[in-house]
Amino acid sequence: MDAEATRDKTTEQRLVEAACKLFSKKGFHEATVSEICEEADANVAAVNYYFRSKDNLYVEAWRQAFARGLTAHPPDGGVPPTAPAAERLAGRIRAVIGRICDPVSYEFDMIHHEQAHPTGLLAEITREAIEPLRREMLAVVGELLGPAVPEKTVRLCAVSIMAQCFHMLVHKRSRSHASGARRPGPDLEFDADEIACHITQFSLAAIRELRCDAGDEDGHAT
Amino acid sequence: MDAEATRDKTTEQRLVEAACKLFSKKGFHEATVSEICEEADANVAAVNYYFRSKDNLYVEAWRQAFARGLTAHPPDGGVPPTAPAAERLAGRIRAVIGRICDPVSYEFDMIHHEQAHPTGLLAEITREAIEPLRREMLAVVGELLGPAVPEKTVRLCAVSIMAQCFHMLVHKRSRSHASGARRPGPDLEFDADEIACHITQFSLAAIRELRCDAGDEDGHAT
DNA sequence: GGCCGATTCAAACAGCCATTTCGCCCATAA
DNA sequence: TTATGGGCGAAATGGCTGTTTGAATCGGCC
Repeated sequence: MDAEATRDKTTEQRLVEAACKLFSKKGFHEATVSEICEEADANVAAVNYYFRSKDNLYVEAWRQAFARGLTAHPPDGGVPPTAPAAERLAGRIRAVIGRICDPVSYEFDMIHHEQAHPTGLLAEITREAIEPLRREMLAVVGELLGPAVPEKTVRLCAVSIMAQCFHMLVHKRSRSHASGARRPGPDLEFDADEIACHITQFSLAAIRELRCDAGDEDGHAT
Repeated sequence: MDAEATRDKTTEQRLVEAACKLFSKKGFHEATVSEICEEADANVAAVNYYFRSKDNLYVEAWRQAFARGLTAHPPDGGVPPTAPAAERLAGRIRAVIGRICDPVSYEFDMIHHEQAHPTGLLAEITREAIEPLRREMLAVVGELLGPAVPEKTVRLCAVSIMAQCFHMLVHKRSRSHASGARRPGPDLEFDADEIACHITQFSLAAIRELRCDAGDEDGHAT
């Protein structure tokens, strides 16, 4: 597996790639420097030589993983800004799901670990990186809901959509964790397109109805 | 904080409670035996005396936390089985959100850590414990969608609903992690009822539309 | 009191971790 | 050729971990 990695890449780059792979799989504390260096065919001291600490390697790994994922999966999903809002939402959902389900896309797995167990090292940098994406998502959802719907509802709907996307991280991890133990079974054969399609349909359906129900909120039992 | 804990409870019980608190906050590996024993006003050797290892304490802590949460927040939300399916779904969502947002409800936080970073220690036990809840949720969603909708759609919708609920774990953690750093701000003042209400409205709206769209799936841009 | 089993304790143990040290290798330049 | 300096590596360091040990302490019972 390191045959191609050892080819022509520099040790520093191999370290970052190995760090991405192991940090995304095990999280910051569980991924050891020894493992990373072994994966990168480098000495244990290499991490502290190129980066001054494990912390810095962590931040650098996320930075590169995020940048690479952003170019591999453009956040608008390839849908032009002139397209109808529904299609733009579909594109964004497809982009996020694509990044999450991409096996060589490590940034979301690292965020997943960070969400459950924050180290604080990525707090600032992730907020800055994700903020524009969040704003764009809010804009699309707001456009779909119309001006009559309060801003808080827009935020809640956007959270509902992102929550469905992020949940794929759990599925992805439980799948890879149980791989080999048994055949995947007939009840979990989801692929990225199918998931993105469902989330889009589900969310658009909900938004269409909430659009009419603006100001009317007795749809629940209380 | 240990004044009430030291009152009359046995050391074994204090250990389990301290373990719940710290395991749910830091996860299995980061919560150290020393911390737990200090929190429980017990000696370091107490864990290995009462439980034979940290692993067993972990399992026992989750077991008790789950059982207590289940009685504090009945999974049907107090809605009788004779009520309409929409109200039963609302009750189940309210129950899950209530358990997640309850500050002394540790079981979901522990699962959250397990999802991002599985130790394998809770794999079997959680699946057994959650399976009936999952089946009941599938039944309610299936009833709402009607018999014409394929089973895979039912599962996807149920996942969409649970994903929204589970996402509150992220909010809860980021809130508690940043508490004291700054005032919560005007944009994140969600409470459990409001969240549960939104998820219910959002999901019921989506289900109502998907019910009609059975067999028709060109609602997305491709 | 005197014994005894259950509990608690301080200390030590072995193992793993990130980090550092210091010397080796080796391409390059003089 | 020798000198240089960046990259590299084996081994050591100090700190933290879960676990064990063996003695001290406690409460109940003859």
